[in-house]
Amino acid sequence: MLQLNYIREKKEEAIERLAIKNFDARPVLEQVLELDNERRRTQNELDSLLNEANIIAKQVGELYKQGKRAEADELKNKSVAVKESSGKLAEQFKQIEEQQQQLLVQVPNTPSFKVPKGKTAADNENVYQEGEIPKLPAGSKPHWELAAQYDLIDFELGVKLTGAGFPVYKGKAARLQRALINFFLDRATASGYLEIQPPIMVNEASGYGTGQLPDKEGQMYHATIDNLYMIPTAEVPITNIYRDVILKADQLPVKNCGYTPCFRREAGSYGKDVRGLNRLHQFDKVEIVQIAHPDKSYETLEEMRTYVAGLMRDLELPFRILKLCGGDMSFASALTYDFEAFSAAQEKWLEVSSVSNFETFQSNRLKLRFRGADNKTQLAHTLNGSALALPRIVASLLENNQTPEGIKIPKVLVPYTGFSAIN
RNA sequence: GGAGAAAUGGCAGAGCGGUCUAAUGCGGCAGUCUUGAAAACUGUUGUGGGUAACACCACCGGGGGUUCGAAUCCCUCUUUCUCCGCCA
Repeated sequence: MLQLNYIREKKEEAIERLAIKNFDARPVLEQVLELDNERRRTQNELDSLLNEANIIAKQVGELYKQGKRAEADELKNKSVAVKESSGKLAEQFKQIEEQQQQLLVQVPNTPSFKVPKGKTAADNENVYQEGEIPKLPAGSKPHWELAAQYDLIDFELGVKLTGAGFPVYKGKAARLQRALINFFLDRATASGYLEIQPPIMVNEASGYGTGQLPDKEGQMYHATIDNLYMIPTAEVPITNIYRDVILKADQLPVKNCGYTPCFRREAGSYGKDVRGLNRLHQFDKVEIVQIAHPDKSYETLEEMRTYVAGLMRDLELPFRILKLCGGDMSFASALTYDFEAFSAAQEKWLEVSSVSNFETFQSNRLKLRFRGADNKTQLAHTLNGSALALPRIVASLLENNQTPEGIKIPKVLVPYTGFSAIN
């Protein structure tokens, strides 16, 4: 959620920035400001009524103590009248606040001025590419065929147990998953991230804190009996650790990481994009989260980008980094880099990581603050990134490393898998 | 799941209808003393809204109610503790 102060002080800048996301903010923001004036006017009026009521109540107490019952009763009547009007005003005030809140949550985060304009994924800016695009010999197979050939991943069995999009990993595939998770966690902790094992179901307040609720409710699995949500990413519980927290400046940056399964309903996506491991309802991911000082958050974003690039390099996967254009960015992000691995048999770039700076958009909702040099509290910046999401990494590894003798495992993973080939 | 007790400022803990703008202790910060530190002493120390700045307003787990007045009474939800039952 955008900060009111920011809208108040830099409305034109906000409008300009939101235009990068193709969002026409002027009508909404002007309405918000109008309501804001009304809110403050109402509050002033309400406060002075409450003040009056407080004073009367004290006087009544005094009079009773002095035994002046008649005078006290008279004052009581006056107080009832004051209370009646303050009650009405309080109701009005609440309505204004709610209305304002309702408008504010509809406004996406202001993108950084570094974000390229554009409408679709085609307008994303390719900022970096590394690794050779493999040319596979004729007869090479996509990962779902390899998965069947080596009895690695059973999609039909997942359908039997749960439904489409819940695959069963077996044998060396299960071991490969475990190896990747451990590799990613070891790397993250070596880079100073504190490993967290969070709950994978969260309550409503947490869903709201990171922005999944109220808007993207349909994307999460919802256990209605207990009103809990299956997390779509570890970002949700890990970032919410800091909900309603005031950090000390010297605690920044906070660096946390965690492995969790992730659950996404992905309602309405079908077709060949969802083939095999390309899009699942349940998948594994290691997430990195940072809470940074506002002056440092873009440095932090670059640090995270460099970190993720290192993982891709070590997995020997050809990859590219896209700076997402305004139209393709998420609602909450101010700047996002997507990492895509080239999956050689599908001859497709697959998104394997998304690294974003949310600036104060999440922390405003979370009330995540720190005490600055002036000893005043201010909102911190939050950032997160996948490091990495497993399924598409597995898809690319299987496809790119296939040989007539089997599938080669990248050197860096062998200590974790205990085998160097799947055959 | 059943029965009982409880939830107060960074922490501990008082407060049981009106000087609560919440006692006291610990911790934090600033100062005095000291070459420096410790100890001691003095002062200060919640969050948010509001204001040009003050004033002022709200907040004692969440929500609602009673009352002129609620941390204090009532209802409800959540959480924690104790006992019982079940159990990885």
